[in-house]
Amino acid sequence: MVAQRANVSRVAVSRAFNPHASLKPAKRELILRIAQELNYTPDRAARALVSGRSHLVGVIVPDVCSHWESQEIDALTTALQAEGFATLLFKTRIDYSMDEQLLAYMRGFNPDSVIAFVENVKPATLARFLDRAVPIYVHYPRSGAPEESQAGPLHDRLNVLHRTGVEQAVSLLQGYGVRRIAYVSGVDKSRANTAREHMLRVVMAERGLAPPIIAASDFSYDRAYAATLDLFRVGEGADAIFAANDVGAFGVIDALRHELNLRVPEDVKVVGFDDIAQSHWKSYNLTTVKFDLEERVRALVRLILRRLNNPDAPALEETLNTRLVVRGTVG
Amino acid sequence: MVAQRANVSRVAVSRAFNPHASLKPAKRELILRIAQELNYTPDRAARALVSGRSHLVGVIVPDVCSHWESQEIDALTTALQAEGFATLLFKTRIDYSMDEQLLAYMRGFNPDSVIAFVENVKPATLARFLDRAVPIYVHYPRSGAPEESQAGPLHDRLNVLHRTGVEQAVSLLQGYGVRRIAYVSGVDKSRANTAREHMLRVVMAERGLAPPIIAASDFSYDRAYAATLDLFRVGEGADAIFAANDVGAFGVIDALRHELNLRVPEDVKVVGFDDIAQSHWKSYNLTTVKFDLEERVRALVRLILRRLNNPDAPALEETLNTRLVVRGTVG
DNA sequence: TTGTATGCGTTATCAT
DNA sequence: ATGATAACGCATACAA
Repeated sequence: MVAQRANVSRVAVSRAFNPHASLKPAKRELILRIAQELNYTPDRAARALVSGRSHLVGVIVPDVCSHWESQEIDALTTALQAEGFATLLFKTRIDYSMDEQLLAYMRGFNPDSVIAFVENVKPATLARFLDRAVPIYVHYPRSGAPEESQAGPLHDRLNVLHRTGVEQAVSLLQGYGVRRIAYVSGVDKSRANTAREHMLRVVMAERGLAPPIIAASDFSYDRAYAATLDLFRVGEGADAIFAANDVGAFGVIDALRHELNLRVPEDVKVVGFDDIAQSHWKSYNLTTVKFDLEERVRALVRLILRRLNNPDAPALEETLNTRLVVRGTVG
Repeated sequence: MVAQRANVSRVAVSRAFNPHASLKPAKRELILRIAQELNYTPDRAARALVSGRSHLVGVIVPDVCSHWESQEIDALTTALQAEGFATLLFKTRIDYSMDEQLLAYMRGFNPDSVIAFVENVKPATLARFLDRAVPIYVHYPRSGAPEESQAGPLHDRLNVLHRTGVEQAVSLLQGYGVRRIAYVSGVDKSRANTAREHMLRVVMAERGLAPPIIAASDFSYDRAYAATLDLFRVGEGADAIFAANDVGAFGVIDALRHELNLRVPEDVKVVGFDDIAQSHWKSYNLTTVKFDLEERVRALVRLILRRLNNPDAPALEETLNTRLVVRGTVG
């Protein structure tokens, strides 16, 4: 800032960097040129102090290297960066809970918005720790259409509709004459897991199929692998297996092929959830219920920007659908 | 801050949150209790403005979902968080270059330190955009021992020694009578790639082996897959393949098994670099040159803290070694 | 130990 | 269109 004085006075510099401020074009150009020569950038901390906008978006995640999460963080960071925001990463414990200490810690950085890849934290808890920021919740409506918004602290919602993709998957399996379907679950109480299990149950019932056999797992490769062994060695086995996510499906496939000597898809068919980038790798080539990542990130960014442009708006919503991607593990 | 006035005066609150400030323990306790009740946290933006420390560590990465990167970011975030820092994520273009626009953008956030997962940016360029922050460079000494620090702008160094792991791998392969060894490369000019190729070349020469056949790739699954097909269909094939990273090795393995109908390890042996978490998955079960992630992150954090505690110190260094992890793709 | 005063770099308000 | 001044929330030097 001091450096600029060599040329003009002080607030002009501020205006030069704010496109909507009134300043003579020639002067603005001059200032920006000199700023570049001097490697000057406005200090965002100071700007945040007076404007109340940090241009920071907090992302809370239990495990950055989970495939889905890392891919979403990647796309999100790209999209946010294009809008002038930066991603602030926080790790919570692996058990999908959220401790208040972390929230207080994050609060100090004053994020403009917060996206939590964590499920069992109540809106009330989150709201208590966020002043201006309105949390975004991922919601899984049980029926086909979004439900009424309920009461409670203000929060925005991203609705993800599982029905379409699950219907397509069950229909496909049914076409192959599958009878016994198992579900290798995700983390027990997680919302994604319960939503997926519930939708599977509903769709199977509608189509006259017996309820799925539940094999408890936690979204990880290793536990899905072990759960599959149990299913066939201790339990009754299955003709087809839904895994709560793609990584779990990889564990299922490897257990079937490399430990149980069963063929996929001839002996057992496997369907995942997510459609992460690895799902097309030849060793798996997984048929899976796709959640479109790009679409999802765009929806999130829209929510953030709409909220920031209109802090007092009532609850905002965006809705996403799913669909089946057919590859080689069903057939 | 205003809220605290209900109880005591103003600066006492500031002191209460700075452990080394002098304040009567009882008063500090009282203030902290009330702060918690009122959900008060000191504003880091304001703190940064006066103290010159943002407690932000910038991480620049071309692709968050690369396996190694995501795992390193994960561990790094955990470690930094424990020290009171937060990870600020920036995405650069995928071509491993670094544009100055991004650097200027990042500079505005005033990170205390910057870790760049980007290779072809010169220290001089980086230094120009960082005021206080001293960049950390990952360096791959060509001999066994760290080299002399060269001149140029001040930067700290993390030395990674490839020799040990590569020697173990080549020795193992030689024991199996391997003759023709290929190297499926990483991104052409990247430092990690050239270091790995060079060390492989040196070690093989020392052991009387012909130079490796080079198959050009870019660290990705897909290009490694294609490069392997070329190697066997157009080129002369190989008895053993080094891939520049584990993900590339997965592509190599899948191409060999699923497209070329070759057995791994019976027909072709495969060795990767990194030892990412997926390398123990049964479909790959990869023998690989391990870079210990935890150790690496600890070294990085040490470098950051040492530099922050002593901003004017001369160039700092940490050194890491590698070793071979033997699994199922050599044997 | 504790309070008062000052300044960090920026934007907003009010003036010109 | 441009400049002066206050204010944002905090830490620090100094005084008490």
